[in-house]
This record gives sequence, C-alpha cells and structure tokens, in this order.
Amino acid sequence: MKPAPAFKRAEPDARRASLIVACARVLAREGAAGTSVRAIALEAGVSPGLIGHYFGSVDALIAASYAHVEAQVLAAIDAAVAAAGPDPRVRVEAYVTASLLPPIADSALLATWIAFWSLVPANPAIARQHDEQYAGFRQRLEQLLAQCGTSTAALRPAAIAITALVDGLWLELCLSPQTFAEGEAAEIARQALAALISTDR
Amino acid sequence: MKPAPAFKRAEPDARRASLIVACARVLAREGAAGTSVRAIALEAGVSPGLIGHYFGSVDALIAASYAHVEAQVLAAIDAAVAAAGPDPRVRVEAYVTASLLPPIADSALLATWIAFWSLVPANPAIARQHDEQYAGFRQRLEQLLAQCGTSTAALRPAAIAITALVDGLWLELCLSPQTFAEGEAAEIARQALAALISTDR
DNA sequence: TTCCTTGTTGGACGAACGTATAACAAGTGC
DNA sequence: GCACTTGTTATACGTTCGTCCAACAAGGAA
Repeated sequence: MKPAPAFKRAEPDARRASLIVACARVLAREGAAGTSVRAIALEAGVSPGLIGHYFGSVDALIAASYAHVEAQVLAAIDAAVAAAGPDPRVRVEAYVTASLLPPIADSALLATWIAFWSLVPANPAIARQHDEQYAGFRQRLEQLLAQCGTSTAALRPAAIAITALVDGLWLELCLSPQTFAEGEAAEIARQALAALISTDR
Repeated sequence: MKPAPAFKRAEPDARRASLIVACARVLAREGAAGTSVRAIALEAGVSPGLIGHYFGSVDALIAASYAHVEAQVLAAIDAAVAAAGPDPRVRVEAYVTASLLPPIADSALLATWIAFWSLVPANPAIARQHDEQYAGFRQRLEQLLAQCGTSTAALRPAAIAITALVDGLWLELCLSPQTFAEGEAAEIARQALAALISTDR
C-alpha cells in the first residue's frame, strides 16, 4: 500500500487565501494579542514556516487579511445596491442596511478590523490604507446621495454622518450582538437615514 | 554632600495613576502589540517589577486604563452638559459635541479604547465591562432625550442611533484627524442630531 | 522510471515577553 | 540615631515570539 502523502501542494493563490481565512478566524477567536504565526499555521493546518514563505511577516498577513475583508465588504455592498433596482432612495437604503446584516455584520470581520486599527498608530502604511478605504466609502455614498437630490453643499457632511452612523452601529452590533434584536440595527439605520436625508435637500 | 535618592516613593494611588497614564501613552504611540510591561515601565520611569506589584498582570493594567479613560469621558460629558444650562435641547447638543472636541477627541484616548476592544473576543470579563459602559451611555442619552419630548417608543432607537453616530464620528476623527476641519465633526453631529430629533416626537 | 522544480516541513536561533522574588533603600515612628 | 515597614529595584526563569534555513517530498516533465 502506498503511504498517504505527508502534505498536499496547493496553488499559490489558493494557499494564500486559506492562510488569510485562517488568520481572520484566529483574530476573531483569540484577539489580536493571541494571533501568532504558530496559531495561524495551526488553524490553517500547515507548518509555521509557510507564512513567512508567502507573506514575509505577520503584519503583512494581517494587512492582507484586512484587504481581503475590505473586498468582501465592498462586494457585498455593491451586490446589495445592484439588487435594489433603479430607485436612488432604495439604493441608498440598501447600501446602509447591507452593512448591518450578514455577511458583513460578523464578529470575525470586526475582529480583523479591530486588529487592523490597532496597528494604525505604529504603522504609517497601514494608516494610509485605512484612510483610503474610508474615503472610498464616503465617495460611494456621496454618489448615491447626489442621485437622491441631496444638495451639493450637503453632500460631504451627509456622507460623513451616514458613514459614521453605520460604522458605529456595525461596531456595537458585532461587539455585543445580544444587545440588539434580529434586524433591529438595520431598522434603526433605516429610520435614521430617512431623517438625515429629509433635511439636506 | 548627601547622595541623591535613587528613587522616590509615591503614594500608592498616585503611582497607580501614573502607571495608567504611562500605559495610555504607550498604547497611543506603539499600538496594542507594542505595549509590554517593559515599555510601560520605561515610559513611567520605573522598574518593570512595579507593574506586577500594583496590577498583577498587564491585562489588568489595560483594563484599569480603560476604566480611567471611561471616567475621563463621562466626567467631560457631564461637565459639558452641566455647563449647557437648563434647556433640554441644548443639553443633548452639549452631550453630543463634547465627545467630538478636546479632551475626548484624542488619539491617545482612542488607542486605549481600541486596545481594549481587541481584548473583548478573548476575555469575557472585558466584554462585560464594555457592555455596561455602552448601556450607560445609552441610558444617559435616553434621559436627556426624554426631556426633549422624544416619545417613549422612539427613545431606545434614537439613543442607539445617536450613540452610534457619535461613536463613528469620534473614531474617524481620532484615526485620521486630517480628514476633518477644525470643529467640522462637531458641526456635522449637531446637524445630524437636529434631523434625528425632529422626526421622533 | 528518473530527474527536477519548488511547495512544504520542522527545528534552530536570538530576542522579547510576563511573572516571580530576593535584596535594597526611602521614609516614618520611636 | 535606630529599627521597621514597605515601595522599589534588578535579576532570573521559563515561555513564546518572529524569522531563518537546510532538508524533504510531492507532482509534473522528460
């Protein structure tokens, strides 16, 4: 009988992706402090050396993890907006509520986000990545709002306020889900959005 | 000539406070990952062993740091509300804007907050401390809103929405201050607050 | 089959970590 | 001035960290 292979080779991209997923899982379970090369490798079922091979350093893996989460979030939001149809008002609402429902409202996702935030003070490159991400959020929102009839002058403050509202709700929802009833956060966001939009034409 | 003392004794409470302040400074400068017993001791100008002597463990010191920051925030908010006079509407506004101006809008404060968040997934006691803190925020806000004429049914969602709005703005303001003009975040919050309050009577 | 490429392993290495503890000295009461 | 209390220091210990690298083996090419 032929002995079972000691390990399986993987496509570089597939392996990279599996390491990123494992990293996110460890972040969610152990927090940023417990996320070591060895813990991630154990979670992914590979040897610790492989992380250095693919990412060079742990911070790079965490940054890649964040970029992956970013892409997930943007894809989910875009999908929700696209599914909302042509009405601009409905599209904004889809943008807002999508962030507060699965799969975006997820504690593993938040844990990755927090770990990334915690690297900001010490790492200028990561700070830049964060700034760009949020500028992108606001810009998307401004476009949607403009189609709703929000005046040009009110565009920037409205986008900032709504982004902050969603961010704050998302944070609370992921940190202590038991505080909210099913769908409550999304409903609150919907009502607040209506109030915010009605005043800035 | 009498030799200079090799060190100075301090009142236990004063020493504890100075260690907490040093901890917050290191968190702000190095991030959660770089905040070690040795780094904090160096920042405070004492020997590493002293942290164990006063707090037992590093997590306990970070928790104490968070509690200290909590107290600072609550004190600053209460002072702002008290200084706002008797008009309930003005008092709510003071509550909201106080969080977005110095001394609360401060990156050292945020860094402490983030470090604390990063401990939540792995530490139930810290998760509880966080839940209680935010429940307290919302309760204070509900009281202020009730005096503004917000209906009982709208009280909870309004408090949640405003807390989220302030939290999100505060986060963005501290993470990337250069995104906002002086006082812009507070002004945005003021306008959003007006919109939110006008619809929930 | 044999060879070659390279994804993968697993341990070695020094540094830094948290904690515990014995020795020291500052300040107080006598 | 002396003894005592205890805040403080400095060091030592075992653990765990990130990184590195020589050896190994999986899987395709020849």
